[in-house]
Amino acid sequence: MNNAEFHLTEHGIKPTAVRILVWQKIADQTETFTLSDMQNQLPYMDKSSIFRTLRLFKEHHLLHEVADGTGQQKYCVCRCCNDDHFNHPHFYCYKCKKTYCLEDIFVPELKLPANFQINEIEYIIKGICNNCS
Amino acid sequence: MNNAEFHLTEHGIKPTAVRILVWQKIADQTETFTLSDMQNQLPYMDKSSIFRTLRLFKEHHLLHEVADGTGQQKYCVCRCCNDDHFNHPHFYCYKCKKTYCLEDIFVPELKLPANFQINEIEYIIKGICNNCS
DNA sequence: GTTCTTGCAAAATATTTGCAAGACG
DNA sequence: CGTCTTGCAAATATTTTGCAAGAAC
Repeated sequence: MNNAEFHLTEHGIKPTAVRILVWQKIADQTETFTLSDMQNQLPYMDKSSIFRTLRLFKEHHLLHEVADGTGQQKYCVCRCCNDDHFNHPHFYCYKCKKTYCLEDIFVPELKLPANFQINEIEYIIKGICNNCS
Repeated sequence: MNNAEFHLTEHGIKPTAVRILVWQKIADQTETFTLSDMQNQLPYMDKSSIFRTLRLFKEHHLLHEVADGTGQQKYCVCRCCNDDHFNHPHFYCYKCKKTYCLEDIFVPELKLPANFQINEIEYIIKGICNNCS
């Protein structure tokens, strides 16, 4: 049993061929990615299979969804969600169009009026990244 | 010249019929809205006209775009952008599916590594709103 | 043999553009 | 006239589902 199989099993996902290959592609990503990124990287694999795999990963908290305003659904690998499902901030670069994970930085919280129940916070900074400036 | 005409003119937008009517629909909104919301509220108006109008408003900083992860582009009226274009936080409610503007609350900022140029910040809290809890 | 997984095709949803007619100045 | 605006139709982009064949157990 390789790393991918182990990781999937550990999270209650049966490690099928498709799932292992998808996970191997994304496990080390430090940027977010889209469904079509995955299609490009796994051209022999059907998009609906990839779609359903990403959905499954998300449901099992292996991935976060990131809405960065590009209109395409982005995903990023979750490495922080043992306790809660709060996410790290993201940085979207206008120039290279990539959305990076800022894994070492905490999302600052704020006080809401009573009776708001907070489940998730998304914090996205937009500008020019260090590579492009 | 009515309020809408004045506001548009003031922002360098020629106040045409379509633009005035769209602005009148959205000027007082405290929630975000989508293109199709507008289509529903202005059924006699063509969707591409509304689309181009919203795009124009956005370019002239009358609107913000809000990515709340629903897959649909949301917009909200800008009431804070005289100095910079930093946005207020938003609250997306899983139950009523609405995204509210938290206009009185400031987005907390955070320190980024050097060479990141910050232009915008989006802060979206997801959970159950005060009406639904 | 029953359930789960996958690929193919197609539907559903959303956004965006081309173009021509009309409005505006 | 020349430019801007609008509506209609259509293209594009993206996500999502139905279904049947095959794999897994």
